[in-house]
Amino acid sequence: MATLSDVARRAGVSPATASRVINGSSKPVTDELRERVLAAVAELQYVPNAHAQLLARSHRSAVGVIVHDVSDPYFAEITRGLQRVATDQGRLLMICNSYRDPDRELEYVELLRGHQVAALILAGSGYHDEAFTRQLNEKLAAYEATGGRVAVIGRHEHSGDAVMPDNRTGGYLAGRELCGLGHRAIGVVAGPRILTTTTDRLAGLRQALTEQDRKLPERRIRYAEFDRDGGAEATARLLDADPELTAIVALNDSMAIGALATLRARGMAVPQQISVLGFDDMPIARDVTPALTTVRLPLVDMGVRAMSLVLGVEAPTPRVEVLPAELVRRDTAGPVPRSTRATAGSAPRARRGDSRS
Amino acid sequence: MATLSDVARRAGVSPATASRVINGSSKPVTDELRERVLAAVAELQYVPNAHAQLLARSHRSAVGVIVHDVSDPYFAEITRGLQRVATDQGRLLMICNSYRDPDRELEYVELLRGHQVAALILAGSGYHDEAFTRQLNEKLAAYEATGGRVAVIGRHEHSGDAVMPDNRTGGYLAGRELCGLGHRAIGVVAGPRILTTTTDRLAGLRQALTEQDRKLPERRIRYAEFDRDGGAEATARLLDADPELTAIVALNDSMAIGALATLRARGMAVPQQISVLGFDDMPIARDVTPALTTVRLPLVDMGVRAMSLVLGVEAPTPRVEVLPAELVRRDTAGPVPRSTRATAGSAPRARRGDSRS
DNA sequence: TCCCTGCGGGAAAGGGCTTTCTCTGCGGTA
DNA sequence: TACCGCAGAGAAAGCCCTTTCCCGCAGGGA
Repeated sequence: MATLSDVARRAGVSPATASRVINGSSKPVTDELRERVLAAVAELQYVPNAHAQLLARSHRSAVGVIVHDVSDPYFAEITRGLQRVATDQGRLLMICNSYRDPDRELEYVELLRGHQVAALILAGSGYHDEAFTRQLNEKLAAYEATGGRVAVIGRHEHSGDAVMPDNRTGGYLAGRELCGLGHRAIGVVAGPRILTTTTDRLAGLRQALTEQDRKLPERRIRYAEFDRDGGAEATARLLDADPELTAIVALNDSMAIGALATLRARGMAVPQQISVLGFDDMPIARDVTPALTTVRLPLVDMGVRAMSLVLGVEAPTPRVEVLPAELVRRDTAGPVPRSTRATAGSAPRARRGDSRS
Repeated sequence: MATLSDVARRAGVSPATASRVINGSSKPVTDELRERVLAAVAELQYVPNAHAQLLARSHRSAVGVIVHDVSDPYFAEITRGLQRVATDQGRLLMICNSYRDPDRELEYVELLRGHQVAALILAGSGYHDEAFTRQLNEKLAAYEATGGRVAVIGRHEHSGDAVMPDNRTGGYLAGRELCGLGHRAIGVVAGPRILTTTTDRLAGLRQALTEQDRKLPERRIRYAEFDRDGGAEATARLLDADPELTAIVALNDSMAIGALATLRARGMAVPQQISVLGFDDMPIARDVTPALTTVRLPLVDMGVRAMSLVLGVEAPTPRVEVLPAELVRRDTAGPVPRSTRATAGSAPRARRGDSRS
């Protein structure tokens, strides 16, 4: 690889001058030398060594992002928001997938610190795990102590800036909707119970049911991986245990799609025989058939906010931005079937297209 | 940030010794000193500066990857394959999204070169663009001249190692399937015509039709963005121009999903009134309703192969691995409707579940 | 004529780490 | 006792840039 001195030598100037030309330094350089340097750069196909640059310049500009999995639409949307702001400010993003492995998450914090990122954003659910939370907080604190900025998205563990989707209210909206439609036998297809996202959403759901004097017994909840296959499998287990179910709440859209697959395989009509509710409103939700009724989270916006927090002025006290959840009515949730209906359900409503509450 | 000298000072040793302990060097260090260093590291929360390390070590280990968009399932799957091999070999991946912008692609080649990556993988379609191709090849050649390894996935422009999905045969299989089902009025929802992927798939399709004495006139092709919305919009245009169509081939699954959305909105039954074929077989294809008949590409495997090529031994002559496409029959393609059938279609076949040709 | 100023350029000091080279002190052999 | 060899530690030379500091020179004002 050609180095800066190679360029300088070839152009017959000092490395200092070459550097100034290449970086468009404010220090003036005569046109003649400038030409010579530029020519040498082109001839040698010179590309500056990024590591040497980052070492020499003291100011750090890249931003580190840790998500569970970028290819999961939930994180893809958030990342889109992060990226948008970062690009606007000319920041490079380093994105790491933890694949929901807490240890890997800790490793990535170190890795990104080592790469001298100016800020760190952790997106995704937190864990109910004291030891892990403490460890993570220690690492984040150490990073912040050296001037690093940190923001979390959708997790409780960090005491600093945070962007929180209102998971609890989202769960509540889902529960209220199903109650309104007359459902009593409601099953839940949940993500891993160690995730705070799971428990937050469940808590809201439970609250809605309680307000209507209904219960959400533990036997009507199945925990599985937060993805399509987890949803399919949990739905099967749920149905086997309790064939009377008239509604299923999936705690994210991927699981809901898995649930729909299982129901289709078993020949159960949605929403005539059984209703399904998702969570997140990822893009594909409107394209499955029937289109998925779900709780929308402003994913892109969550990314935008988090990046803005972290690149903006530092606040004396931690800021927590709670972003609202919103019910999107599509075609998978309908009134409880007549045969099992206990009380009169609500009037059937028009389908097709989205309507939000 | 604590530095190595801070650690050394605190432990009362030289930086050299501290470095040896931290990196597990082969040079022996007494246990006592080792302990002291480790203690200092823990107390100071020391993390080595990655840039300084990479500068000091001459050997490069990271691998650069340029894709159109990781959050697109096509690339997400390929990336999964890349990642798998890279992780096995303890390599860090730097993933960059070009968002199908050739200029950004060129910039990323430089960026990654600057970051001293050991190898470079370009995935995604190539462009019908002489000037761009030449520029890219120059940059890649310059990189290879300094010992960098390069592999491309699904693109023709590079003369070195390549992994190629058999797009042409895939197109051919799609065409043959539809001909076999009796279709004559076939429309195509295509990606941008500047992409070689588009033209390769079209070429195979055209060949299949020609063999059956059928034509694929340009007026039955609509070019649009290679995504869901592009597919929806192109389908609408296609239908407006030619309401007699009995089948639509979408040149990737995202577009096919858009096509299904448009057809649903217009109340056209799939596959009774009109058949739809996709391409790629991304994971969601089996979960839409009706489940998508499509041409499968071994996406994960493509990633695995490419990474293996680039991390394995260098070959004297360029290797090109062509990976086969395969038709996956699901529920969106059926016999041509009776009313428009010219000749007897094939017998209806069982649906549900996948069957491959 | 002398001094000051300002411009254009180079020398050199880092930036934080790895690694080779060198040095010291010890045990073992002749 | 003298010498050799080696283990273990430190000194120092890079790795490739950026940036400060300094220097020489030309022009302008006193």
